[in-house]
Amino acid sequence: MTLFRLGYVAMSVHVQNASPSQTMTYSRFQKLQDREAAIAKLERISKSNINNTLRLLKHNKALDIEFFRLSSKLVPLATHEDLKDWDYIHALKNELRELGSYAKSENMRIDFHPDHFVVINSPKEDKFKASINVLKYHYKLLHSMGIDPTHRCVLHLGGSYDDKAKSLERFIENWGSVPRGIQKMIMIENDDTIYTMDDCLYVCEKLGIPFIFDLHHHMANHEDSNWLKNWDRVLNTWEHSPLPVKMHISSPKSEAEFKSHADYIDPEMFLNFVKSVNQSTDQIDCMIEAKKKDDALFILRKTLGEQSNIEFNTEATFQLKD
DNA sequence: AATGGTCAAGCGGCA
DNA sequence: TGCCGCTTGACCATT
Repeated sequence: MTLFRLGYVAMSVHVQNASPSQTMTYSRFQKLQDREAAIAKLERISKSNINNTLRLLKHNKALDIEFFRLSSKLVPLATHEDLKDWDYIHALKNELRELGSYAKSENMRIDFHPDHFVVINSPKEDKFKASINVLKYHYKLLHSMGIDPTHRCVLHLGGSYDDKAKSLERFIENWGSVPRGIQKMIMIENDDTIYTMDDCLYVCEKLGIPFIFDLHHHMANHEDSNWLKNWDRVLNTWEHSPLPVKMHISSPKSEAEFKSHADYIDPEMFLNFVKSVNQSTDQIDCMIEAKKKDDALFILRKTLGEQSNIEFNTEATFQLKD
């Protein structure tokens, strides 16, 4: 029996005034005369972001949602080179600890997806170093939350730089320069333009990295549309992870804007997926990536709940009946 | 109060 | 070589 668990990304359309991504741009920061006051403001924004994230987790708890992606923008300018002297971890340690403790006490799976400016396979050393710097920020947040950082950060393989094969190999080369603690934190996901499921599996198997299969990206970018033949390989990349298999679910906005995320999830597409992988493993965590965030999760849950062959254990976990 | 422009990042396409 | 679009939510200035 396979248990399917639904989660969603970073913010809620139902909980008002709960942004976890409030920010201050560097140009704004620079314009403030009093640097100390500017940093104090950054700390106020960060605390608000962390507290809003805690509010979202409590909202999730009330709806039995135990799977959630945290915003990578919790601490504005944390990775900016002009703020290297800012000990934001010290300033935010109580808030971070409270957030992590709550997630742990409620058995919630939380993780990050740093945006595409983190490029491990960059041929430019400064870009690589900046990427490691951003990953260290994520590591410090997790550590300060008291969360085991293992397999908590989703990344793509990176750019093609006019030579995809060479750039794929460069990921493997550069991986050797990634600190071990950071390596353990990473999962790899297929993207919608360059690196396919096959490319990612090749790298993940070679380096022992869990692979996150994104079905929508696969439809937009593949060598062979038949992903199911690779499914055992996908599962195997999770063999040594303390966490269940994870994947991403989204639907195309339209035929013309195929790669953009739709507001909601196509239930038929999702159900077909579920049927295809049912019984293959104990649990699959499905991250719902839709414009309507948690509302897309609710609507999907409602539609699936009307199916006679689906049984919901909680509001956000279900299994397929025989 | 609603709007349109700006911000930040790295890559990729185009001239 | 260099400019612009991509993407995202937030925020700022203008109306």
